[in-house]
Amino acid sequence: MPEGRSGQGFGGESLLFLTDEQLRQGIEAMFFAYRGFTADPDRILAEMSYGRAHHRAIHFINRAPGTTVNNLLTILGVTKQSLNRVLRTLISDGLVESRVGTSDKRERHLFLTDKGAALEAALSDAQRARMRAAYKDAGPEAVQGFKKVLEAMMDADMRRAYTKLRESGA
Amino acid sequence: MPEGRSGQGFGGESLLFLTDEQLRQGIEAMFFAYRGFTADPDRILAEMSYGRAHHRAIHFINRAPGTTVNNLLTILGVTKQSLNRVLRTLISDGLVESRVGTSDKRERHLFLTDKGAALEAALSDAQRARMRAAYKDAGPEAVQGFKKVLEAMMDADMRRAYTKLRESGA
DNA sequence: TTGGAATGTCAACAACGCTGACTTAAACTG
DNA sequence: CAGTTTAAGTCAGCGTTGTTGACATTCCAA
Repeated sequence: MPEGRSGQGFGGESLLFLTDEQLRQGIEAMFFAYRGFTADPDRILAEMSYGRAHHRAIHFINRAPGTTVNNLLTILGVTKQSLNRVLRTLISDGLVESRVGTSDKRERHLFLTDKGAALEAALSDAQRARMRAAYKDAGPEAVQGFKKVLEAMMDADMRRAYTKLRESGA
Repeated sequence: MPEGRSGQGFGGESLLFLTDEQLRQGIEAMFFAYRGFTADPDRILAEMSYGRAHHRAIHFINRAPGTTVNNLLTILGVTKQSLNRVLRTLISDGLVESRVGTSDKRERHLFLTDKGAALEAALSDAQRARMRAAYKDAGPEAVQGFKKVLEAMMDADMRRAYTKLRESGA
């Protein structure tokens, strides 16, 4: 119904898609989708009494191996105290290794151990499976739009971080 | 670059858009975008020592006035104890009214007071402004795709809840 | 009238944000 | 070289929001 309405030929497309009702639908879609987005990793994490914060740290360490604590802090958008609590458990559980910097010895460079990489893979597989199914359902064109809107929704500095990661990953 | 790659003429579109790299980008986009999505209401809420849980309760009570506690529980996906704590503060602060059901007196029907509706409007305005800007940036076709992917990402029961809300709202 | 459903409450706990204060070590700077 | 800044870590305390478990109340329905 909303799709049929806005794609027709009477020029209503650019007028109708910004109604409060359309925006509210987008807000609720984000809310419900994010629940699905985190549901599968959450189940895995719960078994080992880890939480989302651990997942995020593991994800971005895997993403940028050797990253410093300060880098990670910026990307995650939390305080060092909050991150430190998570990192401490990950290091003492043998999932993350912290190496003193070579050029600047104040810095600690973070790496996943084999054990850490294994958990990362498990979490990642679960989350990707859901993503893959959603992408498949929606189709390639929808995926383009999905990313475009999400990118536009980010704060400017997070968009920069996201773009930077994206470039380094391809 | 990722857009150019997948939209070309050599039939790679349906093969390439499901690479792990593409999926990972989607995952990170969700993470960063959700931060932006909640940032503006969070700022308002912080001023009055409320949190996201209060926002969510207010949103869905506004969305479906007279809803029961059990309904709200299902939609929000939390325990009654967790919701109750939030509802108690909202009721005692005079933002939400709880009326005993007429046909079934065990049920409580929830409504926003004028004061509650005012806060809802403030939060909603902030969140819609960001959504509107993102929609405008991305364009109507992208918005179609955005919603399509999000919907596919939800758990089945949440998709049902979402669709139901969507129908009642238009 | 008895069982079960809906609601609410109390207590305890955990995850994960936050602020503030402080230390250590290294690097930079005048 | 002395003083400042920076990176990281730590301790203490607090708030929100989620969880379980136990229990009381109210009321519908078989």
